[in-house]
Amino acid sequence: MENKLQQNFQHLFEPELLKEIDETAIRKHVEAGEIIVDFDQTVSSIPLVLEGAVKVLREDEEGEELLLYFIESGDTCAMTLSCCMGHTQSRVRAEAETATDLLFIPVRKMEEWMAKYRGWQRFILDSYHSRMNELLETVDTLAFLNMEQRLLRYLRDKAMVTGNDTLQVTHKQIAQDLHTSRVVVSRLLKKLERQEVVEVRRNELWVKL
DNA sequence: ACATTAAGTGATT
DNA sequence: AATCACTTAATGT
Repeated sequence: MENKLQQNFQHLFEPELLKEIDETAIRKHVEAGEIIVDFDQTVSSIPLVLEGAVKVLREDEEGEELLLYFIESGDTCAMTLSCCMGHTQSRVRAEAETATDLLFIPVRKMEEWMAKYRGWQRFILDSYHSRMNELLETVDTLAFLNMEQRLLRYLRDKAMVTGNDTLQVTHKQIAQDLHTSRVVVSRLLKKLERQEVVEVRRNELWVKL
């Protein structure tokens, strides 16, 4: 199991740091659909994704969701970072998209390593940077793309993180992630199918990458 | 056979 | 693009 740590982080972290992570981090395995961090939850440790994918989403007053982005292996959640450092609560929900292996790092260590290891410092900063960019991308998607383009982007994204171009998902679930109605999704999928970009079956669909 | 859930469609705003 | 109302199709019990 330690090789997953090596695989994902050995290029970024110095050997000393890897050893410390190995000694202090708490390992956890979650199945698809499990909630890792929820709204208003106080976060006292930083999750690192070793294997799998996590989806990060936001929720409105009525409990309707909106997908923000996916986190893949070798990454961390910027929201958690900002929560830990500012001692505030999470404003997003993180849910396992696939079966996922995680490492949890206590905040105390995280602060200590910030000063001690250049690799850690860069990792945190880079993570912030890429999360910020991804968030901007989703803002662009929301603001400038129509639903059809959003849908296609979503499907391809999902296929990427799951490493499978056949997705096991219902139209209703897609609608929830995109914060639209099921009817709209069904219609657009039909349209995309006519363009031979997707193939729809019950509870399942294939995307052309 | 019946109930439940997923998906398709026309009409309206 | 959203919502309503209704149909059809697939699945579970």
